[in-house]
Formats: sequence, C-alpha cells, structure tokens
Amino acid sequence: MGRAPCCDKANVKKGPWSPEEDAKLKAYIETYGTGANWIALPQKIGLKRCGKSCRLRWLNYLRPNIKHGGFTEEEDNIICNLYISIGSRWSIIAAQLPGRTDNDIKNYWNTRLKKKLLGRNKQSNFQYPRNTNGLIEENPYVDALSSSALERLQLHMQLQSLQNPFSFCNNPALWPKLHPSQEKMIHSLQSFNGSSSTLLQNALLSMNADQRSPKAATVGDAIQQDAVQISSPKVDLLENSSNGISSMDSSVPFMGTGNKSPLDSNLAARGEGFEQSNMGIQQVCALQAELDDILNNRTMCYNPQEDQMAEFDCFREINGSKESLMWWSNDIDTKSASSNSWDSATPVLQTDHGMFQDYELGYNL
DNA sequence: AACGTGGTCAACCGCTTATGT
DNA sequence: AACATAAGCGGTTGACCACGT
Repeated sequence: MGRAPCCDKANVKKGPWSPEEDAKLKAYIETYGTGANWIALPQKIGLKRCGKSCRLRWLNYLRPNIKHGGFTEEEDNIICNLYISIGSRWSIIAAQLPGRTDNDIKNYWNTRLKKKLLGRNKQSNFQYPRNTNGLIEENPYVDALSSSALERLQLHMQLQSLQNPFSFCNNPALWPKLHPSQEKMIHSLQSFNGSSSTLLQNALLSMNADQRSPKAATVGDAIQQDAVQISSPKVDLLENSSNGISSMDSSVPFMGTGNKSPLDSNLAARGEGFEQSNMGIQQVCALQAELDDILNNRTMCYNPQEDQMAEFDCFREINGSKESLMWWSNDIDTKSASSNSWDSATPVLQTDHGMFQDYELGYNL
C-alpha cells in the first residue's frame, strides 16, 4: 500500500547547488524529462539531493526561458493587482507572468514592490486610541488590522481611489451583492457616521477576499471563492457589531491570510477576555476611521503626477482597452495556473465581459 | 580595516491537496 | 474507503553582498 519513501534524508545534500549538480540535472531533464517522478530522479543521475530539491531547482532556476530580476512596470502592475485581488497566491500570480516563478515573484513582492507601494501611505495620520496616560491602547483588533490584511486593504483603497471618481470605489451600482448582515452593518454605520459607507463597503470586500479556502487553481477560482465567501454567514463580528453586541467567535475567519489570520491568532491568544467587551464596534469604527484617513490623506496630500499615474498603467497596453480586460474565466485551463505551466509563453489573461466588474477596472498608481 | 545593518534571493520547511495502492 | 506517499504551495530562513559608520 502506498508509495516508496521519498528519499533517505540522512544522505541528501542541502544548501546551494554546485555548477556540476546543475549541469547533471539540466542535461538529464532536457534529454529524458522528469519522468513524472521527481523522487526517483536524483538517484538516476547520481545526485545526493532530495527530489523536492531537484524539482525546485529546475522550476526556479534551470528550466528554459526563466527570467530573473528586471521586472517591468507592466509586471509590477499585474502583480500588484493580483495580490490585492487574490492575496499571496503566488503560483496563480506567476501563471500570469510567463518566465516568472512563484518564488521570484514572492521575493520581489516582499523585498521591493510592497515597499514601493506601501511607502506611499506613510503620510497616514490615523490616530490610534490613547488611554488616559496618553499611551496607545493595546487593541488586538487594531493589531490585526495592521497586519497583511490591512496592507491589502490599504493597497486596495489607495489604488482604487487613484482612479477616476466614477470607478468601482464610488459607484454603488458596481458593488457586488453583500450578505444581508453586511448590508445591515453598513446601514448601521451610515447612521453612526454617514460619510464612509463607500470605504466600509470596500473594506468588507477586501475582508471577504481573505476568507478563502487555501487552494485555487486560477485567478477565476480564487475570485470565485471570494465571491462565495461574501455570501457566507461568517460575519459574526460585523453582524454583532452592528447590533452593539460583540460576542466574538474566534473560530470565524475575519481578516488575514487563509485560516491563519492575525485576528484569529490574536483572539486565540487572548482568550475569552474580549467576548463580553464592546471592542467589535470600536474596531469597526477604528477601521472606518483608518479607511477615511487613507482616502483623505490621499485626497489632500497625494496628488500623483501624470508620469506617476502612468507608472503602473499596464492596462492601456494590454489589448488596447482596460474596459475589455478580464483576468479570469471559467474556461481557463486549470493546469495553466499551476507551476507546470511555467513554460507556457501565453499568459492566462483573457478578455471578456465578466461577472466581477470590480476587477476589470485595474489600477493606476 | 573592521564592524554593524539592511536588502536580496536561493533554498528549505511544513502544511495541504492529489493520487496511487 | 482507507491509507501512505508524491506533488504543490506559501512562509521562513540564512548566506551573501553592499553600504554606512
């Protein structure tokens, strides 16, 4: 039953690959292919490496047509848009960029692109709640918001708000239908502070984009998963907050990446202490305030020049019309988004009229 | 010159999903 | 159907390098 063991881990070499090892691996695969069995491959060619290591070396470095570094503005824009839309699903993002590996894109995002983009939010003047001593109050939800989910939220807001005023951000007609509890919350907050329903709506969309299952083969799958989540009942925090109740369910994903959201971690770590508190509504208000700040700060302090606006505007280049751009399709071959498709010279980007109009808009930075 | 710091990126680790038996 | 392993994936680590003090 089952398969043969992966490899003898006591006898496998780790660390950087030597030119000799590279040559052996490359020569063999170019001649015989991988044979659909990476585990057996190193033994065949006399390499003291784990099959997984060989696979990674081939996919990320040795295979033909790999591009290293030198990311173009267009690639920056695609990565940025996809990250904000579907999160850190690097393999799907890599499928849109022929010659790029998920590892490369991941590194590029973490080391350069993220800083490049988030650096533009430095002017944010959001004031976190302070206690009577003037110290910033410890708030697990604010902590959670400062994590990757908020990063995506900020980018989402920043990028969308840089578009024309008729974009998704300011056009309720384009908003996807929300779960009734989310609508309820928005109406509640409108009565609480009527100025930021648009921001909140976007916040909810971004939050839902994080409530996804871990695997999705394509951009379409990823976004569809997000759409399913939007209509799911997992909005306890928001719903209860709108009622002034805050019985937090720590099992409910709210923001963050997959099932490891920072909020989950915070809630788990801090136990039941917050269950009876009113922190839920405070947090929603904090979020609302911060979103306002992001947008107002942009409006008042950041007036991009035309050349800056054009910096990431790849959509003018793709198919000549960003209105016609569709990034996903149910017809997209699942395999084309997997790492097996990296040799493909054709990105999966397709044009069509889609069901998720938000993502058709693209971003101008 | 020596040291500290920060950025970059290849490689590894551990988890989830897919698949063979 | 149940089990075990392969494959795939994202997060993290650590070596290397450049730069500043």
